[in-house]
Amino acid sequence: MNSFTEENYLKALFNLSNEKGEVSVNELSRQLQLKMPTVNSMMKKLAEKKLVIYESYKPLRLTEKGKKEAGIIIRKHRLTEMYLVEKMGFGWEQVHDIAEQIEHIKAPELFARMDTLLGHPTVDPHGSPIPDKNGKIRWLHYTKLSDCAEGETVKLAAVTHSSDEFLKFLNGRSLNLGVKLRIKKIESFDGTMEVSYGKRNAETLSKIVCEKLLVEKNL
Amino acid sequence: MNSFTEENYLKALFNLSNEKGEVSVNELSRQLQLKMPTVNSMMKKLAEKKLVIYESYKPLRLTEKGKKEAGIIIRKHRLTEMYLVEKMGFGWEQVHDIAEQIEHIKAPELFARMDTLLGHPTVDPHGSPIPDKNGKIRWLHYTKLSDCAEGETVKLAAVTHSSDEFLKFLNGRSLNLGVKLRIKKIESFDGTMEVSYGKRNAETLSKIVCEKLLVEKNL
DNA sequence: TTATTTTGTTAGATTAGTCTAACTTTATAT
DNA sequence: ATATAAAGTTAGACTAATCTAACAAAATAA
Ligand SMILES: [Mn+2]
Ligand SMILES: [Mn+2]
Ligand SMILES: [Mn+2]
Ligand SMILES: [Mn+2]
Repeated sequence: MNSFTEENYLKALFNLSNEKGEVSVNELSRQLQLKMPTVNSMMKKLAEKKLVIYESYKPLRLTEKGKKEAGIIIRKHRLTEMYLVEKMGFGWEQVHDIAEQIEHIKAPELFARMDTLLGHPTVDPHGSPIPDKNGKIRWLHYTKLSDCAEGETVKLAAVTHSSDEFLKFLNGRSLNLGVKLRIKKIESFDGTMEVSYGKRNAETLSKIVCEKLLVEKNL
Repeated sequence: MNSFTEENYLKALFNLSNEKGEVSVNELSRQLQLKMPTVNSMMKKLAEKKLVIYESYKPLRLTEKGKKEAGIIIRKHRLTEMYLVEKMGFGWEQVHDIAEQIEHIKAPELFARMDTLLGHPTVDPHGSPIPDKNGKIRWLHYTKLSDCAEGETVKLAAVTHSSDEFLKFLNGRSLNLGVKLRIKKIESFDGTMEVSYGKRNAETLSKIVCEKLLVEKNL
């Protein structure tokens, strides 16, 4: 059984690998807010446990076993977030920190029940895919809003950052998942977009925001 | 903030104090399955934190602060058990071990929501009282079934042990909380009771079992 | 009341997880 | 190509939580 601490390393490594491909000790230590030597020695330990492939001065990689275990933790995290939102009435901006703790609970039946009660959801409240029972993720084919063109109509499918402030910002302008956005105008010099959706006719979104919104195209 | 470990000490000390009055290092170490020196040094640490009153060779006592914090952990434990049974469909024999972990989650909103969704329950699925938000327990005036007399009719109100096996034993004979029991006969030499309830006309319960069942008298 | 057993304490070791300081390797800039 | 900077590693220290061994105090039995 892995410790709470080890699980957080696995999860961070899994997420970074998927975002950036190669993961360095440096990046991982930044992500986890730990010093490099701390991460270095944990990597050796996880390598002993056959969860990580560690070679001096080389990028870090998860083994298949490591990917599976990380996937299962992320599954627990995302099922929990979904459960908190759908069954307990929390807002999508409130659930990440709670899930961060509950993901470490050792009780497969608990997560199996969440899954059943939710009807086997495939995405969490932020639009991220929920890995299956073997930790395998089914990747989704979304596009950053910032990569779309003027005139396109797209559906908001996911957010890539789930900080409280960002999600509250989206709440404030009714930018919920599923909303259909029409891109009215893109300012070429700074990438700011003017979009219309629902009852809102002309919301302006900075490039920073648009880069964090993932949308579905061919509607 | 107290650690997971410290919380388990506080809870165990609280429970033992309520059962037995005085608590020795020895008892506490047995309860927690730790060696005496381990408990001894943790008691000194908790005394530093003003949670425990520790004097060499004297019985252990919780301070008011210690009682409050212990009460709040027990509240989280029992609310969780109730939530798992009432809202997630678990059996009363399945929830203790899960609650043992979830009680340490630092997220007051989570437990506040459980409380609301459950309609502010006052007892857990085993009939134990749920402490209020300040950790105060409202004690209930129950009697052990083994202390009742032949001919009495009583209502099963709580169980004092919540091991999986014991609760499955009760499930097996439909001995659920709320059931009205009529005591038909008590064997004077071994305290075995013959009781009738529901559709069952003559169940025999050993003294060991009867001592673990708490009942309400004046119906 | 003395001897024995039980309980409690102290001292010192161990493991997990973290840190800082010093050093080495690799990458980047001149 | 060399110098400098950044990233990675090693060594050693620290804290929390546990243990064992040895000793001390209190309780119990003879
Ligand atoms: Mn999350
Ligand atoms: Mn976590
Ligand atoms: Mn319980
Ligand atoms: Mn616990």
